[in-house]
Amino acid sequence: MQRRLSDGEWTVMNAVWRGAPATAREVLERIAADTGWAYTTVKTMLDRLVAKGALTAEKAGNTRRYAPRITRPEARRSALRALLDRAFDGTFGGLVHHLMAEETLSARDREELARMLAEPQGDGRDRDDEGGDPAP
Amino acid sequence: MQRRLSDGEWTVMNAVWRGAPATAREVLERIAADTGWAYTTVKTMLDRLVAKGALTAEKAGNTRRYAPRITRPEARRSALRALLDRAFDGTFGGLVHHLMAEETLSARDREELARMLAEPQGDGRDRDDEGGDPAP
DNA sequence: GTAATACTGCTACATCTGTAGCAGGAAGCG
DNA sequence: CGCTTCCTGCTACAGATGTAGCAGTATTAC
Repeated sequence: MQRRLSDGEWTVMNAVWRGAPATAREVLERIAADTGWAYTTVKTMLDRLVAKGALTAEKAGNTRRYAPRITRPEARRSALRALLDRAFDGTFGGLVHHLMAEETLSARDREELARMLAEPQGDGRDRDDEGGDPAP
Repeated sequence: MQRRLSDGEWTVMNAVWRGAPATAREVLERIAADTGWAYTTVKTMLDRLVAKGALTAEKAGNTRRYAPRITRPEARRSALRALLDRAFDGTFGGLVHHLMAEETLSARDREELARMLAEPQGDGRDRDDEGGDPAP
């Protein structure tokens, strides 16, 4: 089904991607400072994410360990696509134009973009930070 | 108050930006093909957008004419910022990196980006498509 | 002027989201 | 072994969103 991730769900997913599998408590610890959420709130998010197919949950004793079923780049692609559709006429062009005219990029960003443009071609997929390590 | 725009609201705002002020019916006509919405659905969106402060509504006879109170670039900035926060660690760098590694830009986009990079500096704001013309 | 239309101001209602609480079983502490 | 903790599986509930319908009033076409 893979519906879109809500803001809160992104928060939790980001925490899980930072190191998976992770328990609810671990996730809470990672985001507590930023969100101030109650343990049960995190649990609800995790449950919903499992229901959405974004995470898997496996029992270890009486505790569940959650791991991503979708990679961060995948989720990012979807989110970016959704943004383009809703706000930039569905094309990268609109975003690029906006970046040019309305946003101020840092020197470092410019450098990276320049490097990208210099590279042979949009050689398509590349790797990025994937989910966490798969067991020691 | 300026809360974030929902998907449906973006659809309506995009239609209004295409030519303002616009009546509910005009908006409906512009988006009917894409959305298949009922007239009253558009009306609800417009009302909510006025409540959110994203549009103004002025009576002309017994009909209301809606006009944007926020520019498209402004809305885009907010939306982009929200996406960066939720999915790209809050920085352009994350997005740039993603674009480099995961997305394939068209030659035209590359060209535009290259031009942007070549330009003197992030000279800040520039114009873009603003709201519609403000009465003849 | 009437009848047919169009527009407006409410209301409605199922979902999805944010944000938990509670009860009951499993585990660890002494 | 009990008591204290911790985790889990439900349930809750208000506000946001998607998607309209309805009734009443203003306009328009005859």
